[in-house]
Amino acid sequence: MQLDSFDIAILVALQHDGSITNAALAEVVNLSASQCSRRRAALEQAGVIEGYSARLSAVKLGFGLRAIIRVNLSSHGQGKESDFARFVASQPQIRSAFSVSGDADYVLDIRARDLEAFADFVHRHLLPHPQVAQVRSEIVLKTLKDDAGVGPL
Amino acid sequence: MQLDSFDIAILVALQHDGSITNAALAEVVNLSASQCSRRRAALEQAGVIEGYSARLSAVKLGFGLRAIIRVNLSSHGQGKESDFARFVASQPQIRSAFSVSGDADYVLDIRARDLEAFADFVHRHLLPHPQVAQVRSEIVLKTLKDDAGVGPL
DNA sequence: CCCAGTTCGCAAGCATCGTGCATTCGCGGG
DNA sequence: CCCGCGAATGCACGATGCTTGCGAACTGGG
Repeated sequence: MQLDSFDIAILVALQHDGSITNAALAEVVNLSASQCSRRRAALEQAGVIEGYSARLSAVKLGFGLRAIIRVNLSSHGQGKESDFARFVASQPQIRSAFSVSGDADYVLDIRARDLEAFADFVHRHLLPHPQVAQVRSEIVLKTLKDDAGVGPL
Repeated sequence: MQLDSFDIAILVALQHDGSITNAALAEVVNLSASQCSRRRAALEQAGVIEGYSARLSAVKLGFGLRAIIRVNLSSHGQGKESDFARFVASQPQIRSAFSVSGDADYVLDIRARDLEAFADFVHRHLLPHPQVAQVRSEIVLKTLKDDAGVGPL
């Protein structure tokens, strides 16, 4: 799918405010509301827009702590890694998980209520996992930026 | 604000699909549409729901590469760190940035078109920054999980 | 037992959405 | 230069979904 400048403007507006009305969108991008509606539908159909989400306040919901954890597995390169993937999927505290190249095997983005809950997670769930060999944590002190954005559109 | 199980259910549904209608929401949480509407409004008013965003496909928009970068600053603990914060804000390729405790000072979440664009960013923008002393990168090979979710609700 | 405060579902009025249709714009062939 | 075709656009209208007033139901305290 080929995107023109109107599409880009629509995407930028929508990723900033997903509940904007087509009429308001029309004013921003200088198009009629019906066209905005059609282009939105096309972008959703094409999979450029994967969906919409509510942004929830982590602090107000009692998740004050965030951490980035680098994990090294022991059974390196074995097919059993899907086991770790299942573990990741089963832990709701793991917000994101990436298999990475570098000196770590995985990078996890963790949420927890507080430092105690975080330590509990690491020592009671993560470290005891049979494949986990090493865990190195960085605890988030301050969030400078946390865009939902996808990149420099 | 005190949240009951209905509110939690609404939040879970909304963070999964922010464009769900109140009628559909009503079926999921076993409430009337009007109550869902009222509770949504209250949750937005209280700041529990910060807003809504469209989830865009990074791949379809040409941002195939993602990386986690740990950065160490040279002028450690000085007031001039706001300079680095301004740098972070000015770089659209930096999706998220956290000041962390651990052996690194900052952790960045980076998007780029490809490996070349990523290397260009690191060597032409990040490393030349006067305060940056050390940069260690982990390039994302595979995303196991990438919840917009805020934690185990 | 009664009353006040809160929460609930219903229904009506209203804003928003999305499709049909006629028009315009841009481009390539004659 | 003109014509014709297809894509894109704006308008209008029917349909859908939102929201607020209202009376009923529930709850806790006196």
